[in-house]
Amino acid sequence: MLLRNNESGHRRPNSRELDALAGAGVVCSEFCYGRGREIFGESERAQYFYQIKCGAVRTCRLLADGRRQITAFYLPGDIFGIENGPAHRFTAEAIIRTTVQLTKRENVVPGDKNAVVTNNILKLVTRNLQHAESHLLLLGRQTSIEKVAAFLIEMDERSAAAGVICLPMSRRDIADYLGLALETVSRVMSLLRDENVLIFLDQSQRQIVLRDRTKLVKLASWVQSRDTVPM
Amino acid sequence: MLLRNNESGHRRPNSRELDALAGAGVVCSEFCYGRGREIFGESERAQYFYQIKCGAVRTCRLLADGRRQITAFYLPGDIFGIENGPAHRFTAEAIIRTTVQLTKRENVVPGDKNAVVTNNILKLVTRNLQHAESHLLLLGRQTSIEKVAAFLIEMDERSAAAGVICLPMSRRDIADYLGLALETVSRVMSLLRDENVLIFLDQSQRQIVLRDRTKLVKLASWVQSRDTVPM
DNA sequence: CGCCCCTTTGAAGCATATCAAACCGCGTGG
DNA sequence: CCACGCGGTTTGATATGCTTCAAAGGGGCG
Repeated sequence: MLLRNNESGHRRPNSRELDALAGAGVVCSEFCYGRGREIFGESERAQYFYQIKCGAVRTCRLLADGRRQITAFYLPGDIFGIENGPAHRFTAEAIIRTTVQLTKRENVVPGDKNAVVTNNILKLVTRNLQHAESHLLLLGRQTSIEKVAAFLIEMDERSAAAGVICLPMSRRDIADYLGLALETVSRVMSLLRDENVLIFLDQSQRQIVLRDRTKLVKLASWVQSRDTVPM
Repeated sequence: MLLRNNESGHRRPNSRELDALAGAGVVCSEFCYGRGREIFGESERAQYFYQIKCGAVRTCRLLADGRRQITAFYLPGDIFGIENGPAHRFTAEAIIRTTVQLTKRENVVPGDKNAVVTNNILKLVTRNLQHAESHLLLLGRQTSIEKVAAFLIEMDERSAAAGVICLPMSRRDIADYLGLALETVSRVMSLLRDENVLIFLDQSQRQIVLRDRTKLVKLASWVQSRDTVPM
């Protein structure tokens, strides 16, 4: 439920949503990034807002020695790159071939004159904040199984195709999102498969069908309030 | 630099800051909470905004089995309890005897009519978000030494009394903030003492003087961008 | 075909958690 | 006054969950 502009669990990309954010007629252009390409870098000047038409994006921060923390994954329909300051605080990269719509930031400056815009930005920032807050609990206090389970539940809820989760990201991406080693992610996934919680559809293990959501929720130590707080 | 309303590193409590947030004359009243007292609970209706006059507050989330993640500490001058929704997403508790100023939430509703208020709330929410984002990297990818070092640097920067850090919170609180066991926090503190990075002033080990900030910063794997992003 | 990336799985190592004990200061009540 | 309990801290010993290192297999693509 991260940064989604509409409220329904399953949604389709909506090309008018950035318009809704800023008024009308501000969507500048579209752009396509190849797999692995950087969309913007940490501490770069924030020039645009982005909405994903198709593809998937990760935002992350790096430590000097290469350790990486992914803060969020963005899927079709999601808006990212919102900054209330001059510079981006993350690197954003296309996980797979990704098309985004761009909006010039100057067109969406929160300011006294345009309360609607400010309000919409506030909503998006609040949503980001809620997601980050939930993730704090996950990273700080949950076990590897709980982390992977929570990740799968999140992806399931965000999944456009009901019934099957198609993961665009690698095990390494998932690991860097959950604060685990990629091998640990793999092991937990295998364990969940062995426990009949899920099955893999394809050889690459990127397509998943959940067989037992109840069990998965239990494994996640799911807290009611996690991401379901109404705005 | 969390949720501080002015920009200077060292600041004094400013009784007019909640006024500044919402216009003038909206500060309702003062209230005092004893040590350990709950100020508001998770999922309670958010009725007030709070600014600390004196004392210290922690906000946290709990798992069913008692695991706890503290998301932030608030010190004199800091504003907390800002919600852009109807309910609080955390529990807030007084760490020590704490006096707060309250503002009725209805007086500070972000809305189309009052862009100034919305903008101020946006600033506060953004600051919370930045803090949470930095904490994600800390929790997900940093070692116990880096965590404690980063915590000490944060507290040093927020410390009103230059030169000495007075910790209002216990080792357990620190541990739940950093995603560690309390014993680990204690061990790292001792290690830092043995390495002449800091000394304790009192028997209770709650008053700390940093002897070697350079070394501490190195130990923290300090990233320039951590909390210093300008608004 | 051959290379590279991704994934899985096993074995070993390590950082941190857990369990335990001791000390200290403080407040309470006998 | 002292005894006592209690919460907080430190420190040591042990346990363990996760990481690291390593190897093997599959698939895609030039």
